[in-house]
Amino acid sequence: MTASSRFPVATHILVALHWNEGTLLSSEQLAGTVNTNPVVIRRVLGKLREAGLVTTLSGAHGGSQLARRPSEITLLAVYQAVEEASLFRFHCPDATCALGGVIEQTLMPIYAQAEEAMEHILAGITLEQVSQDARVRTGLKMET
Amino acid sequence: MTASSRFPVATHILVALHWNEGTLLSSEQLAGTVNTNPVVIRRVLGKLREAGLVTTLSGAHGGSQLARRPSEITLLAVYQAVEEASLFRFHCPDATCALGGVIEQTLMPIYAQAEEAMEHILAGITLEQVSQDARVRTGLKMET
DNA sequence: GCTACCGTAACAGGATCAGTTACATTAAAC
DNA sequence: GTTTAATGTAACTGATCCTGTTACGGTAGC
Repeated sequence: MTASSRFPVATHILVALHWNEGTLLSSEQLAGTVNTNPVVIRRVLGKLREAGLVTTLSGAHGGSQLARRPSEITLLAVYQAVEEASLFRFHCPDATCALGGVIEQTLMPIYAQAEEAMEHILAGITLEQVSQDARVRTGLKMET
Repeated sequence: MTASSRFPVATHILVALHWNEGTLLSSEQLAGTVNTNPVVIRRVLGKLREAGLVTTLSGAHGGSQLARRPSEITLLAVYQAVEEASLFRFHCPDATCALGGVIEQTLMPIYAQAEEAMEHILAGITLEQVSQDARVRTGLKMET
């Protein structure tokens, strides 16, 4: 099971935008803290924009900012914005076999239930909480 | 997020073994109902064997059978037997940046919690239940 | 010893992803 | 109006993972 790193990158971007509320961050600036290429950032920003989580201004001195309050953005919204595929996959059994003909229907609701449990956790965490937790951790780090 | 199909294949295999309790199924027979190559089956069987879920006899007329009672095999055990990687991945942020230095520690427990919620569902479902559900579905299918 | 299995290595093809370069477009600043 | 600094997007590469396949040595019943 190989996940992409889009979800953590997207979360990182959103926290960075929150920490710099009131200013526009360019994809180059974001690429700095995320430690990747500006194009990678723009690709993720594109998905976040489609999902209505950020807005972007083109042209010189453009950049992105949050489109909603951090308390109104759940990690589930972030997750669904950037990860399209389902958590589980199916194989293609022999439908003429008794078991092969029904195994998919048996597994489907189980997968849905497992996926929903995972998403329920993400739905209960807001960007504001993540942002606050990260801020606390930077403070702790300073003291050492 | 691209999952492998090993988990559904493994589940399919185990149900097939249960439905044929008392006999040994060869990788070729299993490949039939799963609709894939015997080598693919043997690879998955290898992981299930390492996890203590099946036993295999080599040589002529050999094959595999369940190593435990179906009521003692949870889907979580199956999942963990064949899917090694974690559900989520991390990126590699710029550690010299304030946010980049802490984002991973912030996200880690969240990911762990989400993953655990998913696994908790799988832990609550046994092979016996899956097997029974599939059997009921074949019966329903017969009637139509 | 033959036969029918197994385990495993090796390779090819496909998919996805991250990173990169390039280029046309856009809008503020001057 | 030109310059400038951003954007979005296409295209390509290299890496990784997965599935399918062939091949071959090992094993155990008959």
